[in-house]
Amino acid sequence: MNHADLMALAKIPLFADLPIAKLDELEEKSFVQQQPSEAVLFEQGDSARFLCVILSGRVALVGSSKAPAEDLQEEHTKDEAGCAGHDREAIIEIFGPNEVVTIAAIVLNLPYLMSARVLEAARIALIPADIIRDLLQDDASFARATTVMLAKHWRLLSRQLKDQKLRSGTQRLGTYLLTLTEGRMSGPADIALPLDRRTMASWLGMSVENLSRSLAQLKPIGVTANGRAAHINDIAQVRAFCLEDGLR
Amino acid sequence: MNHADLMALAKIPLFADLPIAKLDELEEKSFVQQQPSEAVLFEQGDSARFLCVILSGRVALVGSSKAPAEDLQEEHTKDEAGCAGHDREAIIEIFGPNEVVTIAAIVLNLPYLMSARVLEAARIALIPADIIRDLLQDDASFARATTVMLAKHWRLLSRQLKDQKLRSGTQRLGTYLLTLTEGRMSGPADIALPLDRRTMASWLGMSVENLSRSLAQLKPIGVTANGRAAHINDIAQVRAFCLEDGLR
DNA sequence: ATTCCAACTTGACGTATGTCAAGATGACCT
DNA sequence: AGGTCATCTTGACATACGTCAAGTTGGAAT
Repeated sequence: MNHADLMALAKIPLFADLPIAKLDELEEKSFVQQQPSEAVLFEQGDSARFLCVILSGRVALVGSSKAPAEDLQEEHTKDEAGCAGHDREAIIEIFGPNEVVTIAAIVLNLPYLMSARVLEAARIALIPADIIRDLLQDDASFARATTVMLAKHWRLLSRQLKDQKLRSGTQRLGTYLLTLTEGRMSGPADIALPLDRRTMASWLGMSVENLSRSLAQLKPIGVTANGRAAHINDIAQVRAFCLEDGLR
Repeated sequence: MNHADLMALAKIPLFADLPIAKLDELEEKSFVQQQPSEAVLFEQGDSARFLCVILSGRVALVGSSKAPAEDLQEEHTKDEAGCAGHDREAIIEIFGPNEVVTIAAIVLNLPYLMSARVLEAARIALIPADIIRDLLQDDASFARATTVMLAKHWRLLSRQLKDQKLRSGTQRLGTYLLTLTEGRMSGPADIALPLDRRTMASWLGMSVENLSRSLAQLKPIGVTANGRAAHINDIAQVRAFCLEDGLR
């Protein structure tokens, strides 16, 4: 890993308090990959050999429901050119710059529970799992930072789980749009959607078609979307719809 | 907290490596509550003042969809005698003996994201949040144990989220029954259901009525249930139905 | 045992969502 | 420009699921 990348790493809270010696070890033993969109970083069941730190781009953790490809009929031969077929899949979490993937698998030394796919071309630092496990053992401040990070993720996931269990797809969509407005409580907003429809649908736990329909359903409360541009007339109105209880 | 309870605490991985001095501090500053079924330990939005360690019984983290009470109309006055009305609610996680609730809120020093309700009369040790935060700061081994615990919970939640996003209610029910068979892969099983229908339904993310119907749907593959007793004719058959993707 | 009540089940029906199929839109290529 | 292709949208239909209402069961109190 080159020095510029190391400096970027060192700015992430997880690594901020590391002593020089440890940083040197990171610089020596880690490396950086450039991955194009759609690349698969690892698959469900792989053993956790690296901590992935996203330097730029976006990566999703993806769980899929279909059986693995090997026991499908060979008749179709439709799998040319990576046309991955149409298994349903669910995006569990999305990671952006300065975030860390796979920490749980590395801490527990267990195989990955989910696959990781690149959503936007990404530069990713790969740090050998052993180094991370040593850090956890030797460096109290690193262990503390990891705890804080995992606690945040626990809250993210439990919030998502709650949404999934008791809100409608349309409400989840609205809530998602609200997260893209960076916390304003009222007034209009122009939103640049960072994901395409397929990805958004996986993230929200619905089909692409239903996502389109949900988008249409939000029109009456002042939400319009066109491709990757969306507009909200009055954030307060959307909040009232999404954060309230199961109407309609 | 009395000495016997402290000894029970000390057997939990989280506290196993604590030095005597810290244990003494725990004994002095913590206390134990006996809570009946249905008791509410804390509510969504409360600030996190104690770590709750379950000594016996069971506790659920519950998210509800209704807006918080303060902005409801006062007309109904239906809230007499704790008749909680019929808001839908979702159980996010269920904790049993030797498990710890609220660790994330305490680590982050943020208000609870969810309420906690007792499912089975429980003895609960309450440890002041300050002590836990001090331990995280001073005791590397405690920080490490916390990390391991949170990592496990991350995996539990992400698995649940995946189930919720891409499996049917009936499949989730089957999967739940399988977890109660303690990992056998085939053969028959008699199961004692630890939860009533309402709680099971919240846990599985469906209505009580649908739970009954899902149970009926499992009959053709050899699952029968009567009250809190269930029986599976052949575990392998249920696995085939629920785990189309082979994980778990 | 009889009564009563809460928990559970079942039925009927409407809404939400997935699926298949057919358009519409828009970007990119020649 | 025109064509080609992927993405997005819309429609039609089937299924999953929630809700209301009625019935059933089982256990506790009398």
